[in-house]
Amino acid sequence: MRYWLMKSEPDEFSIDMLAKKKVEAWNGVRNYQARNFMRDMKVGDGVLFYHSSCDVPGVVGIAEISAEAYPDPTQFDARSDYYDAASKREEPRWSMVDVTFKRKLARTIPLTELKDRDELADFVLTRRGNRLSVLPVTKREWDFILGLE
DNA sequence: GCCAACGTTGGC
DNA sequence: GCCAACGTTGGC
Repeated sequence: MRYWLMKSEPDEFSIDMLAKKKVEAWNGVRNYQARNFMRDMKVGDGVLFYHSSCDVPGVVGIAEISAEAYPDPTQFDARSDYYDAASKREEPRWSMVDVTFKRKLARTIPLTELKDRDELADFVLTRRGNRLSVLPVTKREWDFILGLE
């Protein structure tokens, strides 16, 4: 079992929306590195749900992978913001996974707090200049972050 | 709203 | 294959 962190802007899709919907198809990822991480995901993998571009960016909940990578249909939809004219149906360029709600954290664990911790010095999220929306988390980091709750 | 840090695009 | 220009992400 592996662990991941997935970012979402709460104005677009928040942890409360996931709590209500239970399952969300994680479409719209258009970054190769993030896509490749999604292709590595297995059913049951843990996900830290992260709110970005908001008042208090940080980890807000836990989810798990409930469907492994399959083609993201929005890449073929000319009316979608995520349309990619260069992607072929025989060889889809973009993938998505299904994410299922587990629980909301008792409090938001803010990015500022994660940055302060020596234990997270190598954490991909807090490395300089990182903009990945999907990224790996080690078990050590997972346990440590949830220990801050 | 600003801007640093990236990734992508396209001319050459 | 290089690299300048451009677009995007996301914290502040």
